[in-house]
Amino acid sequence: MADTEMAEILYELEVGGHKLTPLRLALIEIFGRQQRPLLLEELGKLLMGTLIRVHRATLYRELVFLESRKIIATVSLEDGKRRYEFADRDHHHHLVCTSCKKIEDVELKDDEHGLDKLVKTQNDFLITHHSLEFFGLCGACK
Amino acid sequence: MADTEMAEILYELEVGGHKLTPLRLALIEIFGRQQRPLLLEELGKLLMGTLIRVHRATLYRELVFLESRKIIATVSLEDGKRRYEFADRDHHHHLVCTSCKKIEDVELKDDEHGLDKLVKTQNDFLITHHSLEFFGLCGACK
DNA sequence: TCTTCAAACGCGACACTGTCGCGTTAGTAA
DNA sequence: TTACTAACGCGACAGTGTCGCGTTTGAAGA
Repeated sequence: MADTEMAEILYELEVGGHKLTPLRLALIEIFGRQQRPLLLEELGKLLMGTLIRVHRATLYRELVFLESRKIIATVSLEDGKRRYEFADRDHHHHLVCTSCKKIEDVELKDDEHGLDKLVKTQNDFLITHHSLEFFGLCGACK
Repeated sequence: MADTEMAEILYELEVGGHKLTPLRLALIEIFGRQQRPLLLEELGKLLMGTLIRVHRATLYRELVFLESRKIIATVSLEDGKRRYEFADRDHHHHLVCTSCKKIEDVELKDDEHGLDKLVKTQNDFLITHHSLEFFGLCGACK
């Protein structure tokens, strides 16, 4: 994450009357650095790397808060477990290795434009966004 | 679901030494009839329509069993809740209404062929399948 | 029809997850 | 330094999913 991006986020929080607490700063830093969706469990481990210890309820509340401010977004993959990732980024998709469970971000070639238009028109449906994940084997597991 | 399809499933179960219990038959019937992913909660309500009452653990075990036999598959949408749907069907995707939460199945136009090829090749990743969901507003909610 | 066997089941226990209310702490501005 | 309130810790709680174990029952054979 670029420093200016970080500064923007912090500025908006301050303007909104929100405190820059150690947990909040640490989470924004972690999400900015990790370019992949994180399980709550993984988040906990990364927090252990800092000196920050918080109650379960506090962490959940903070994630709900960060999501409400569009700083992070929730992602849902095939296993049904909720994951969180940094939100202020280009539209992208995920590659999930079915063997080692590693998740990478991936961008599509230009051809993606119009993906939403592929839907058969008989469905009287106004599409606003989509979610696309690819599953398979990563380089190490092939 | 076609009757022959149903007969095939039951035959394979018998050959595998598995019993055709009331719960199992009811679930296969329900999944065959409902052409959309079902929450555990919705499944419970549909079972109430039959005279079948089972313990929570039994239902979970049965779902795991049916999934292991590829009779049903789990689906995961944006809300992180696990859903189940009949598996023996053509490859398709979902339309999720963000307002009324209704979920429809949808097929793409021919252009879909090659979706897996859109992934930028620098990712040393062997793609086996993908999952694609569209979100927006259905006809009634627009 | 009766017997037999293992698949399937019910039940209770358990750990885990996510949320809530409430009293306390601490970041920020004055 | 003070005051305000966002954020926090804690305990309680309901919901979810799994496990072990003793019991029941579907299905095949006597």
